[in-house]
Amino acid sequence: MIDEIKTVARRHLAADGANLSLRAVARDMGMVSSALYRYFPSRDDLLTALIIDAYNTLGDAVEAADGGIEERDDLRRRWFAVGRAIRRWALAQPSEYALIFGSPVPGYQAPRETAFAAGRTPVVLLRIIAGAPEKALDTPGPVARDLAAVVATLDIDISPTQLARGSVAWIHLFGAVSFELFGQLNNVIEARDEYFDLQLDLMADLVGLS
Amino acid sequence: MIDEIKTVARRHLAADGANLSLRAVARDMGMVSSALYRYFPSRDDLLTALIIDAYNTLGDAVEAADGGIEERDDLRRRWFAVGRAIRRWALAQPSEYALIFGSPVPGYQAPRETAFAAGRTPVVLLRIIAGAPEKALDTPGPVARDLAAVVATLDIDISPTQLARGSVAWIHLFGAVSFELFGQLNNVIEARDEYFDLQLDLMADLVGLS
DNA sequence: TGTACATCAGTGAACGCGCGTTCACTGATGTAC
DNA sequence: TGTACATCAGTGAACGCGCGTTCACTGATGTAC
Repeated sequence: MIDEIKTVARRHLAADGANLSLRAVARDMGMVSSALYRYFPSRDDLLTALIIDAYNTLGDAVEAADGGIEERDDLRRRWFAVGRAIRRWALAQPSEYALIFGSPVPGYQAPRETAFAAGRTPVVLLRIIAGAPEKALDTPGPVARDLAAVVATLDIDISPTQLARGSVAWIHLFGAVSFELFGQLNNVIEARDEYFDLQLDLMADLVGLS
Repeated sequence: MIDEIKTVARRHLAADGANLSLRAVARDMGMVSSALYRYFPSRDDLLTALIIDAYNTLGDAVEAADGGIEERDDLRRRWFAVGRAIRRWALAQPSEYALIFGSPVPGYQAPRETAFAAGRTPVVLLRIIAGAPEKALDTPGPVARDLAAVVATLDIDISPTQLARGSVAWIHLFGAVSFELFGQLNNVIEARDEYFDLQLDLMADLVGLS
């Protein structure tokens, strides 16, 4: 039942953006709006559930894509598989992507519980990058300290330099997907797949994957 | 009067995100909501005006930042000035940034008139990049064709390769600002200025600015 | 096998609020003669 | 200098719609004796 509500809610997200309406969801299910309160204490809790689900299905897709590459040492290939999987997932459920990576929903504050699910995708990326050869980077002190703190919380054997390059690549990846998804490529680039691959290539160079 | 409405509307954008309410704006101005219809035929027209203004104030800031660099040949310095100006502008008016670069407002379709204002910022970036030394890049055919079409519409003497690298750097720049602004850096990187500069540096390398 | 009771999913009305937009209007200001 | 008229910014009531949330309730299903 909870699953059915979430499915319908996801359909509404797709149609109306983040303006998710409990009443509309209930209507679609042939129920009265108050009935949903048996399953979710409030609209924000439904939103939170959807956010966590989104992070998790993205995480699933990304882990599957990485796991699907037999040659574990071919880091560049794994990078491409993961990058493409992220984009494919985003294009397939744009509103869920916007929910987790788009402009924040007004008045909604994501609770702590989302953090773990949110971390799954970056972790896969960083595991790949951890295998890259060291490539010098002049990281300013304060940034180095922030990154060192991040390394400490991760169960990955990654150098500060790798993490610096990796986090930047991850941000570029996010940028590339968002730019396309939020319509900024419209009337400019039509060969979207190829353009994205071109960017993946440049990012792979940036992190030093061979 | 129109300006006052827009000013108040901007304040509301800042508070409530893109859920701009005509009634709330009117209330704030001590007017009745219907009075606004003397100035804007509909809520969407007000939104369009705000979007165009946002593009233009960003464009102003960016052009001023670039123009402020005396040594026109120091392309890397100009790149930094412009990149920082974009970020500074975004941090100063986050909701206006979200309006033009964030997830699309549900049900709102930006009219054609926004295109010119939207182009001002990328144009400044590309003028800088046009001066960079040629740096080879293997651009797939379809992408090369899309980029060639873009060059044709611009009044800039820029090579396809420079444009390819430049557009990618612009997307990364957008990604870096959005990532920070949309809260993805929270609890991860605190040294935001330095981290952003680090990214500008890597982008400048990418486009081959010396 | 049959009765009494508890559980609980879903109802329907209501509260109090929001919104965009239309429309006939008031009343002050400015213009023309 | 004074009167008649036009302009037009802003009003207020209304239409028809939306929303999240509460609350007492119905009525079917399952359980215990």
